[in-house]
Amino acid sequence: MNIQETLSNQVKLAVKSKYNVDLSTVEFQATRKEFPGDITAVIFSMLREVKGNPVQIGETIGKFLVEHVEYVKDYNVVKGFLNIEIKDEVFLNDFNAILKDDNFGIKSADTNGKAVMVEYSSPNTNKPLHLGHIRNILLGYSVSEILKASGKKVYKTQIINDRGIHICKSMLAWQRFGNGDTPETTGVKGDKLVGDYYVKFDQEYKKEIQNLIQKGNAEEEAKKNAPILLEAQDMLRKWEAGDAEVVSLWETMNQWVYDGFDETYKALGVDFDCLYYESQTYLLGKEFVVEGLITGVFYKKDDGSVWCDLTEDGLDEKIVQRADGTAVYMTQDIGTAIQRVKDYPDIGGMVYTVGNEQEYHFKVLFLILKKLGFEWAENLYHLSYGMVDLPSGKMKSREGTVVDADDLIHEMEDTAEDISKELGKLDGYSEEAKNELYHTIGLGALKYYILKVDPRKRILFDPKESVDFQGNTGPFIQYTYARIQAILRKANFDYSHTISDKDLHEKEKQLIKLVQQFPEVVLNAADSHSPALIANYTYDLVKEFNSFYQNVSILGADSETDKVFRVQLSMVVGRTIKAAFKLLGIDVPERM
RNA sequence: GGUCGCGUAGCUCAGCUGGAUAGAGCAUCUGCCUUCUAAGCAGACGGUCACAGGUUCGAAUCCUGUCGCGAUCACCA
Repeated sequence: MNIQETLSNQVKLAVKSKYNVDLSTVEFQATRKEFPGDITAVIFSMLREVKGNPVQIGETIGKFLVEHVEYVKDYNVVKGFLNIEIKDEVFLNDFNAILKDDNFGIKSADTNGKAVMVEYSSPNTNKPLHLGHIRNILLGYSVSEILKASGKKVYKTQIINDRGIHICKSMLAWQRFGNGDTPETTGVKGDKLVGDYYVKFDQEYKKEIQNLIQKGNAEEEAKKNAPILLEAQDMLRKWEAGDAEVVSLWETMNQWVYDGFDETYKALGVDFDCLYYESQTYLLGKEFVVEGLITGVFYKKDDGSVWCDLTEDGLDEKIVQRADGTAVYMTQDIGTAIQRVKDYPDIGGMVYTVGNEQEYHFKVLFLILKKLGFEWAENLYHLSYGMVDLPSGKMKSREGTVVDADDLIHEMEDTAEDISKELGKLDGYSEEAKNELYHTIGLGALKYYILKVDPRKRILFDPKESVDFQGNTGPFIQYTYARIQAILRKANFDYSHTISDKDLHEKEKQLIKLVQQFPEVVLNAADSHSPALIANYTYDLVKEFNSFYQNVSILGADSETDKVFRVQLSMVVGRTIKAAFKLLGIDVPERM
């Protein structure tokens, strides 16, 4: 039984014996810093059941607790708040248990339980990844790690949008203007090369439209009938028919893109357990349209198109198959979801990391899957996040206003290098080790910057004002970790024995309290699918540690007991920082 | 227009399952490196928590309305 439960029971006993009232619940909160005490019982909330003056009631309960609960040291009452002081030994005991647990706060996967599949990234194969993808990727990866730490088995996946008119546009432009260029011959990263031809297509398309308009066509007509567009559409038809030449080019160019993506994923330190390609899933789902028609979930209109009526659920009617029998996005997503559970039968739920512009789509998708009767459909979650906007507004790839993922990563590394050189603390590091460190710090800054914000909120990213390396930032937290490691390196004495009797310094107690919260923070973050909770917790912990570090001597402590305990405490804090940052996908350095 | 989300310090964000005097960082200003890494610490300055009502012992937090911003409401994905 933990402290709060014990106290809760004892408060109830006190109220029962002094006021003869059976209290239903007792509300606790952390005691505010300006008052002495560790945990506070809120008397106000009892007033409905216990009549009287809150201060008197608080006094009465406080007195009872000191007499009846061994580890209650003292109490004080402020207005309707009963602040309870807990003896140091309780914190020490708790700390010693944490010290022994190398994986404190991190649950191991429940192999018998249901797994959850997390989808993230899911790019189109016609252009490089940009800052918007970065938010998606970091969120999806981090939520996967957090879910794992909460005891779930997780499959990370993405669905790659590798087919359709967009990739045909790049292919066509390459055929016309590419002169046989490849990533090898040009030295251009594959996804960039393909992206360049996508832009080229658009330029050419616009020229042709202007041409047609000058010849007297209406703008709408011109947009529809530009020869290059018609040719791209023709290419798509050839692709769908399995035309060998088109398919071969498609495979080649997509491979260039995948090689490019892999480089970016590697730089970001993320990975996937399995991949799905639209070219393989876009036909899926149609058999369930048939099934849905039989069970009455769907109905057919006169023109042959199939619909799902969701008006009773407060939504609209939604098409699930075109009149010509082809699949729409929804059909495909239905099929893919079902296919995934076929592939991984232990899946009990899924998380889709997709921008908030698709909220309606997922609402509908989940509802349809429920109506089709899949039990796992009860556990589908759209991890919806806000867009990343620039000061100039939305990022538009065709207008060249995107912040390229690779460029951004390099800029972050360069900034980390500049600052490191300025501070000059890396004597004795090889060039290779230095570069690795710049990568760790640069990525730490970027990832923390993105993940500390509530996923729902949109992020305004100003490229001119670079991401901070001071204050509430990734590098600050990494720096604190490195400081702790320096202490551990210098602690050349045996600090393995248990300290069970010692007066705690206020800063020591605060740190223990924060460390104690870690497991709960992890579970909260998992429940709410929010890496931001982990980020903010880590920042609080680190801020408290730095205050401790700068105000209390660790290796120079007065007594042997304090010295040993403080090294142990530093070690546990360091371990917690590392574990928390792992959940955000951020590495920590030994030195910086 | 309907639906959903957001609106907290000059800027970027916490706090939102109701609790004490609304917290951090950046920016500005003051101190602190002959003692464990100053990417740090200690402090100052900075707020009609968009606005108006309501619920209650108590509201940034819950409810209603208004305003502002964004998303969405395709036989696109």
